[in-house]
Amino acid sequence: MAPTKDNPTAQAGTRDALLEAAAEVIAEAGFRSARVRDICERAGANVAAVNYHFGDKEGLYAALIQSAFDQIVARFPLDAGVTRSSTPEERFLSFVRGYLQRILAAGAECRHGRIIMREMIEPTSALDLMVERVVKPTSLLLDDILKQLLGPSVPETSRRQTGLSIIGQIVFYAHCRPVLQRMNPDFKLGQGDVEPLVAHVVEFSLGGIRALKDAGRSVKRKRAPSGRSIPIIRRRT
Amino acid sequence: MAPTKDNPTAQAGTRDALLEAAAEVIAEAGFRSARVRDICERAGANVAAVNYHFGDKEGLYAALIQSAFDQIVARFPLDAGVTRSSTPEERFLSFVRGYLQRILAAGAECRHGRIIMREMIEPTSALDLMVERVVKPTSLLLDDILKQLLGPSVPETSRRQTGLSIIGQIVFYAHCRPVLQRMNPDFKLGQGDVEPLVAHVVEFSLGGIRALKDAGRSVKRKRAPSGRSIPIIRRRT
DNA sequence: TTGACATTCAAACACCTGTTTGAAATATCT
DNA sequence: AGATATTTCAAACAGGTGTTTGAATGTCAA
Repeated sequence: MAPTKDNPTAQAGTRDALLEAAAEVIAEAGFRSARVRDICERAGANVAAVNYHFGDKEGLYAALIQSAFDQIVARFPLDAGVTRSSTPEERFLSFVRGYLQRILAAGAECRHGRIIMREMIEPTSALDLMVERVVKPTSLLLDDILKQLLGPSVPETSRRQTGLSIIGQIVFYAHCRPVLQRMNPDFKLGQGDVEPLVAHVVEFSLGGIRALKDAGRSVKRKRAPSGRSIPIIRRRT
Repeated sequence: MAPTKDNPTAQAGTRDALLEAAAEVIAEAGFRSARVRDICERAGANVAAVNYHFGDKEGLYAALIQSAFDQIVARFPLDAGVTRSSTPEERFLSFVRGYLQRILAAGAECRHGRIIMREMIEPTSALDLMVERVVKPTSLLLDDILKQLLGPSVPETSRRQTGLSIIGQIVFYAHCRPVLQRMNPDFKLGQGDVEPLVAHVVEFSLGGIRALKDAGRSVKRKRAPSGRSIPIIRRRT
């Protein structure tokens, strides 16, 4: 029984080669800009191979992104080293580290993460699947951590915005990589040494969280104790 | 004297219409995905109009992005309402507000901002110009504000990362708009009401800045006074 | 009016890119 | 080995897209 197009378990060398090549090319150029001919050439296969094994270009992408979701969740969990007795700060640190590793891992390991990041910016038909499988779970986990860190005095709206502030800090390094490297070429991005970045994002964000928490408490009382409130300037028209 | 292709001051109706239409289409789809036929149709011009007035598609984009740089700097300055006597917090607030307005302004006003944001992610030949004209000045201004806010005890590396954390929070709303709107469709983005977002980003970031400042001071002494330092968990391999 | 120039237009062109095709090569099973 | 199914391949196809072309139209000064 030779492998069929619906039987990925068979020993299909070119099929796997196509997936690998597609991961490289698409991570670099994005789905739309990626050329089928480039993928096939890098895989050492004929131009018709994609359509034979996956139906069409979109089918190849579907298979690729499917495995990207699975692999990234397994390879870089967002709760690594977290137990029942972990503090919320420890949970938060693990979250930030896992997320940054997904994006900035060295070499081939970050391909899936970068493909997913691209999907955020330039959505394709896989967006719905990604939201369900990656974005929503991540968002729920972060919100759960923030509930612990912020406490009950901070309203849900502020907590959500805090989540966006944290995600924004992280994904920035993925999305704006071209500009970042042009601004400071000596800045090491993607060498796998994410720990300094992790430390900064965690420290900065915990400071922001503390400010919101203090402000939330001060609302329940009468005045803010010493935490500075935001200054008011006349608003632009 | 009729207008020539090198004389933009002449009363070229179709030329301006092309620029306006290009701003709409490119802000929506990006330079690469934008189709010349769509632009010409929306401008009520012939397909050959782009090549006649601007040489080629890239020439049109160059003219467009040039005016985008000028207009956005003039329309949404990052130091609005700031004087010599302004506090660093006021300067910071003005910076965040201006930047968010560039991205999330209502209707046609945010087109230029979104084109520039796209350039960050999907660079074209205009990237160098953008870095010089927009990114570097913005970066320098923010760094100057952060110097005041953080004080001399915080090292330059931390200050730079802080700048990235702030920019990341802001541009996140521009880059991930598709996912954001899918996650919570009731979240109003781009209606021009940026003030709640401004308040959050400022409050959160000032909290993070305070944490870094306290940590920096604690380095100069012996121990941190009460500010929590980042927890240490065993690092992932 | 006439000539010179700028502008518009429909049509065609040239190139890129995903896809299909039908035959050849290879593998698998009886 | 022979039969059958699977896979590969060069070539062509089909649609889209930026661009060019050459004629037609409009504009303005001499």
